[in-house]
Amino acid sequence: MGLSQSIEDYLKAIFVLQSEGEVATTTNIANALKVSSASVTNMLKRLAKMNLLEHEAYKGAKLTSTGNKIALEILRHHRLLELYLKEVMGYSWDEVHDEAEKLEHHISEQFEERIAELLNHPTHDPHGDPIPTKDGVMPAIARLSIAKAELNKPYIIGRVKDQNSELLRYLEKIGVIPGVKIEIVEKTPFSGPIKILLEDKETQVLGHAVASEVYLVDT
Amino acid sequence: MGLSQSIEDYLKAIFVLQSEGEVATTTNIANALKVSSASVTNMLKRLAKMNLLEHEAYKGAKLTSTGNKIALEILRHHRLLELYLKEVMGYSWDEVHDEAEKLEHHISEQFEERIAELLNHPTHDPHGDPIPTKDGVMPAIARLSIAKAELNKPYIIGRVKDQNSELLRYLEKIGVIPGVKIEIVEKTPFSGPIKILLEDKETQVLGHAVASEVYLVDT
DNA sequence: TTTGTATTTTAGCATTCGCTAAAAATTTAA
DNA sequence: TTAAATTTTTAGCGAATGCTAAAATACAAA
Repeated sequence: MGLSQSIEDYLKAIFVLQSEGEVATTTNIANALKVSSASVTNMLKRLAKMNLLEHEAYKGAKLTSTGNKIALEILRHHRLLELYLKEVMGYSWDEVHDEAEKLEHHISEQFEERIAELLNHPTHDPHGDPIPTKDGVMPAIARLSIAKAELNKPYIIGRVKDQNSELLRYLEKIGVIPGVKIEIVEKTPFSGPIKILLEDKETQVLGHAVASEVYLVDT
Repeated sequence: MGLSQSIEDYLKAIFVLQSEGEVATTTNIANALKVSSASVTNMLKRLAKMNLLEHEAYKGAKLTSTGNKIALEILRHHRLLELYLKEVMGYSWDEVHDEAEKLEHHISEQFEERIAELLNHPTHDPHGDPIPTKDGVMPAIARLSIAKAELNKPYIIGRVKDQNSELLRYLEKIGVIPGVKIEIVEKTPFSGPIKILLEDKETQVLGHAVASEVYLVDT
């Protein structure tokens, strides 16, 4: 009764696109999965037939509640695994994504429950991404990027994008880690660099691209 | 460069057959993998073409040294995982096999090394099966079954067959666990029951089928 | 040594999941 | 509003991996 890895990857990708406010078009999905758009069209048909999503030709896909539930389950696996790898197995936060990406499809319910227990039912992974609960409730996600945050207001770093190991290593080095207090000191126009002040640290200057991948929450 | 799960399963099955002294014939492999013999013939051709084994039609398969190495790697994954699941994650020994069976194909080198370290580079899994070393050396395996062991001689339980959860739960209940001292007190002819004496316990009577799945080593 | 049985292989087919190239539909822009 | 550009779908193909049924081979027994 298990779904293929491929199917799970599609559902997850579509979920993530939707939750970023984007429409899950053929091209979007193809880019996310690094697959041709023809392949996506094909798969969307199959998934629609399986009632995991609705697909109107040329209009993109929307997950059904079943599809949604499965996507959340995979995401839960992924994020629990990331945290487990970091906290229990001593991985660094730039290494956890790739390992979790493979394992998320192959652990049992029992394994999932076990690591959730060992980690004390955590709500967020090492990058600040929220971990859906067992019954499919997604905790709030930090959406306010540094680039868009207000000047001279106290925030806490809530989340950083987890895809790029290089970036993660850099952010860790300069102390940009979820949970840390932060204030935006200065912005420059035309998407220029942004000066920030971290707790107990001197100021740092971030490029706009970096600043767009770090998200804050109110204190 | 990764091999498919299917290929890894074939190599592992062939390795296990060979190490049990059996010839890896089409039928043997088909039974081990619960797959039709036609499918096996097919796969053997592919694997031969990949230089993972030699296959003479109608004569069975022999792993090449490359094939052997891969089989050992998978077996190492499997057995390390079994032990990890039991020791670190609190699985019972009848639960570990199935979970390990899936995960063995999907963990990275790093993961393998990490659990080996956390477990202090163990040599045997919870069922007493030897764990191949990283460079492909297989520790000795207990081959003397209770059914064939001598009377009134001190042994230690070295290994139990790990396939049958029912059996494992039963064995654990009566105290037949690797590491435990044991003596054969009485055998009955025609494959009848066997009376054993465990350390600190009263005697137990085992059916012949059970006695054939428990293996001993000298003290 | 022939014949019956068991094993193995061959042939042909199905599914999953990717691809490319061409056609169709949609969107954008002149 | 029509032409150009972009996106999506269709058509057809290919590898991996399974299957069944039929043919070939090997083994065992009479």
